[in-house]
Amino acid sequence: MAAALPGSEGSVRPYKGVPADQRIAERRARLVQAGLQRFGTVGIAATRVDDVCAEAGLTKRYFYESFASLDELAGAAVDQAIAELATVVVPAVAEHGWRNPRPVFEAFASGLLADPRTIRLLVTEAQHPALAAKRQQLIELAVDLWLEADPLTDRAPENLSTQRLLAHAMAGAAGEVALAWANGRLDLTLEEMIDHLVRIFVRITPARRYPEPGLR
Amino acid sequence: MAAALPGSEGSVRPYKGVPADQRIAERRARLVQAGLQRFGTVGIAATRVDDVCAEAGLTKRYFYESFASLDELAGAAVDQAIAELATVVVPAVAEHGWRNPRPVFEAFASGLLADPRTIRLLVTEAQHPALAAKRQQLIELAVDLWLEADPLTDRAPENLSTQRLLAHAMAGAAGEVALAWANGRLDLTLEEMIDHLVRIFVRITPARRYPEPGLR
DNA sequence: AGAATCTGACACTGTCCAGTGTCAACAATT
DNA sequence: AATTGTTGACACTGGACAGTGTCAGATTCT
Repeated sequence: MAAALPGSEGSVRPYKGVPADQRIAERRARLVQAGLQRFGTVGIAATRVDDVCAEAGLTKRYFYESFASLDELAGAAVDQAIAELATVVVPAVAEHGWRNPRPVFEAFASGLLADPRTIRLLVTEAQHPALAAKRQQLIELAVDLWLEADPLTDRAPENLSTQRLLAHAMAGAAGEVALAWANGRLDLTLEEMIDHLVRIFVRITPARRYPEPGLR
Repeated sequence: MAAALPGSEGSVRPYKGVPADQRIAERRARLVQAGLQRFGTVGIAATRVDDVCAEAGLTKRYFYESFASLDELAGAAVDQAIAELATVVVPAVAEHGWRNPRPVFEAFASGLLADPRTIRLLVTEAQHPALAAKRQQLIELAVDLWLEADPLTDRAPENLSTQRLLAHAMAGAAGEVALAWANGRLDLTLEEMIDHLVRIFVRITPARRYPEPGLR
């Protein structure tokens, strides 16, 4: 009855009380966490498989149990970071829309700016060739979030190209500011930074969506 | 009289009519050019010493004649790109100041946007660990250019932190937009893009510096 | 012409590291 | 208690590539 050979990927039995799939999932989670740590500090290029394993307190065997390569782990780490960010930002947009962008940027800040490692992962490291697609996906998510939400707004989208350009501009601005902040090159509190990002957003965004008066 | 040993770095004699230092300089220039080509397309991480040499039509020997490592070549390539950009942008700022930003952005566009490889080199690849300092230097150059020029402007710089944040935001926006454009994700002409960047700049920038009327 | 140097092609060595295999101790199942 | 799956430590192999060395042919100088 097909005894599991040494090499075969069979993990079936409970061990120390925990069922197999849960053990695997836990190990995978630890690796992703370790990846976030290394990628977000020394960067992907300077990270070795053994580094991640040491960080996670596991051995290579379990690395290859869940991932085929470092790039794949990096992808998983980015996916997780994006998912977490979306978890807080999407509801904020749904609830407040873009007429009142401050809560949205507060959500953005709590999800991203709170952890410098995440910032570096999503802004800097996501430029890594194997992750370019995910970076793109993140920006497209921002575009969609902006364009699709709040469809009853009195905005005439001029043309779509312009909207897309503005989304890229805003994403680039927010990313670069966040990065500079994470690297300690901006002497501002988180609150001040949010204020500035909101203001930038309001100013960049096509004018007539906002009554204009309140803006300084 | 100290005959040059095989390994010694002596190059003194003319060859094919060209003096030694000029030959060296030419080879170096070809390597930098080859570096720009590779770094700007496949990226630094995916580039090998032999790749650059093949691209330049030289052999390793001459690579190590001018550079100690790939990172050093990358640094030289970035330096050159920054220098070329500064060559066109700085005079434009000096001549027109920031009250009339369009010529400045046109200069920026002709120096950077004209070549997708340069965009990728300065926006994406400059995130490479060994190049982070130069990337920072580029942004600081933008900050200085903005703050120091046109000192008689009627602007009260609120506080310096804010100015720096805005400079980062503008740099990030311009970089991201340029990158998206270089990768064919923005369906706009160069002119249209310049228009948008100018408008973004004007809107981001503290309000009272611009009379406001002409804007849309 | 003969000596010295420059050039390009390519061989060679050493290092780093991904990916796989081995083994002994341990835990669950029968 | 015996068997089988599980774990961690570590050895092992092979490939890629940086950096250096060798050599033959071409060019310049005396």
